[in-house]
Amino acid sequence: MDLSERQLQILQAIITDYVENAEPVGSRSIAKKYDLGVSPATIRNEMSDLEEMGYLTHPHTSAGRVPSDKAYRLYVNNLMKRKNLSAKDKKMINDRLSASRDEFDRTIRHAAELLSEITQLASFAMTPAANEETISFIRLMHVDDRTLILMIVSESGNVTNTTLRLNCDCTQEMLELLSKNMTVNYKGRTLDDVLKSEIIEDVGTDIEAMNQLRGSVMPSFMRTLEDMLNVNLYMEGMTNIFNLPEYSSIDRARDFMELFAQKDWFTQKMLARDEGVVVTIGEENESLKDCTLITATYHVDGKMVGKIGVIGPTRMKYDEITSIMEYLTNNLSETFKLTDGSSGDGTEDR
Amino acid sequence: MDLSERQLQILQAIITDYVENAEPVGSRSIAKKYDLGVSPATIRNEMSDLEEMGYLTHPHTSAGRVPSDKAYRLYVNNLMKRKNLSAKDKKMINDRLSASRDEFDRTIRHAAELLSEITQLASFAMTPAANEETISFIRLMHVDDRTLILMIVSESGNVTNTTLRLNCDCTQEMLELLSKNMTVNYKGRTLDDVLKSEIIEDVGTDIEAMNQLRGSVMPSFMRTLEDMLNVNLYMEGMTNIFNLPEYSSIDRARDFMELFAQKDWFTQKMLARDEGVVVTIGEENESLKDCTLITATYHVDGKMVGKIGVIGPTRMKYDEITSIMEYLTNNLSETFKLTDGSSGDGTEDR
DNA sequence: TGTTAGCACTCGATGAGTTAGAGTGCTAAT
DNA sequence: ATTAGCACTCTAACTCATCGAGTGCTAACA
Repeated sequence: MDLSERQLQILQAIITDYVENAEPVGSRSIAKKYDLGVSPATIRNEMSDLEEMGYLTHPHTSAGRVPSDKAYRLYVNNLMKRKNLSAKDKKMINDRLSASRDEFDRTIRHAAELLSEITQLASFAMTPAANEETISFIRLMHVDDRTLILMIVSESGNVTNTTLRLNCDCTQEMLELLSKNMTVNYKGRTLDDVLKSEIIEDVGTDIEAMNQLRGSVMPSFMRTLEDMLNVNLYMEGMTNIFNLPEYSSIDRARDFMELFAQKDWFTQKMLARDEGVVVTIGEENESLKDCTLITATYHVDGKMVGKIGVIGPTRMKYDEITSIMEYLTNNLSETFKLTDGSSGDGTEDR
Repeated sequence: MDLSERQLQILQAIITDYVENAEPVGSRSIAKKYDLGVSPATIRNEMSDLEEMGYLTHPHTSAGRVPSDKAYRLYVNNLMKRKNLSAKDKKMINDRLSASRDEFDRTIRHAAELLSEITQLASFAMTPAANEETISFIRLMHVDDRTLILMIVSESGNVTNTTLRLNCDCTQEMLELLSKNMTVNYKGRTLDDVLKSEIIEDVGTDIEAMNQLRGSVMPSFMRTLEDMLNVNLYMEGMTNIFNLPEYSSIDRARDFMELFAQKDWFTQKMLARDEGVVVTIGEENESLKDCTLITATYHVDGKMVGKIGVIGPTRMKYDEITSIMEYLTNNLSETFKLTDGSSGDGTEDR
């Protein structure tokens, strides 16, 4: 059943007012503040209908109305309009992101900081998942007879390394041989693919020492690949939520904070979300049943996908926040476009 | 002015009781629970004296007494006895630390987790400061004509790398030459030393291309050195404090959480603390005026110093917690002793 | 002189009772 | 269909009385 134009107007007014003031909205204040040309009594009737349809709730008989998750959903899908960012916010984003342009992780973290500063909510940013990254080469470097550095380089320029201590001696030549062998085996394959595959036994030689070396190196190799898959998660502004009336009770605040203490769990949840700006409201979330979670994605080299997000009560400025996140992710994607090497000091760290 | 034996007994009883129950302690309950052989009236008189001397305070006239910072300080310095860890805690520490033995950062993080689980307070762990680490060698690896990997290896086996994009071409030979040159210049010097020193201009050649390459690489080299100096800080169990009556008000809880949102600031503070088990109580802390902070240090290769710490209200079980931290840091130092390479799967990641 | 019993006094916590005000829901008039 | 009017509901805020834990003082006691 569709809502009438007037019902939509009233609903929008209630949402606007409630988002602003965090207090149940009465018919009288709607009639006064928003010029709908009808009396409070009429609004009351409409409110009653809206409540019956599940768009509003009632904390108790003699209180005003509060928008339900369903109302916010309707608002986000149909009612709200993109907001233009204030010049101040735009400037802040541009300045702060470009200041950290040449260091990847720092830029991501700054994005999260910005997001929480502007929205005054809790926010996070994640580096892209590397599952689809492909291996470029593997190198084992001789440090001393029992120590070597294992280095894995991906085709997008990601480098990870580990220092290994062996309990058998190894020579420079052995390491070079094994490097070559591993590179031949794994070059061009994705990390995911390699991790799932059987460990290749063939070293291309049957010299006992080589096999022993391989046996020592492979477990660390796999573990290092796993490390490369780990996305970094930066959370910022968690304490902002203390300023919101929704979290004025210790229990609510505790629940909120505890959720984000489980970083691994949270990361998995966020990785599973779709690309683009995604809004999940209240009950739509598995946990966080009284929070809204908004995520957006940015791209690196036009390909890999990282995420930023905002977490707050369902009562939030959906229009502003989604606009900010869109602007911010566009900006990030632009920053991380494959460069032609003509910017800054001539170097670009990753 | 020294305290009499009986005053010490009473003070100790009050501290024990207050630490346990978080409520002002009255003379009657002391007389009942702790067999001091004197009546409540006598205890009242002593309490009054202790208050005059600054060891106790009074929330209001008709409430019991609460230990002051000064009382806790006396307790920590003179009264408390080391506690033996429970077999359960010992087992937990041994099991959980050895499970992550071969990955340095993970072990550190697990130590923080353990500490917060056992103490039910907020805790942290920091990797060692690398200021005194010395450089072993520097290598520049050719990826393609405009991309290279910069790798810095310290003598203790720490490796850091950065991928650089150049805006001029470079050849394999050029990179090898520069690697050698840089290694000769910096080998054996500490990171601190190198960072403070002037950038060396002499590349050992006056070929223009080499100078240009050097100019591109050096800023990233310095930045990467700075990265190596950064200690990692892991914080765990921040939400534990919500369970304490001290933080049942939102404002207190907020203040607490906000302090730890400033990780950089916190890291600096912690780095400045002395080695060994250090307890700072209430006003003794610059910030955190109503918290107690206990830190302890562990050693890596018997040399570099990392820290773990516990943060909670001044009302905490000083005897248990210091004992746990002593045990835990000893265990960590043992774990990170220079190995003879005969453990585990024959490899050891760092 | 140190210790103790006794007692008046203080002060926060608790709970009951009251009131004010915001807001609804219904009815009847427009 | 809309609206004015009004009775009704419910919470928040306030007051007031009571309770009880605990002190501090005094006087008696060993």
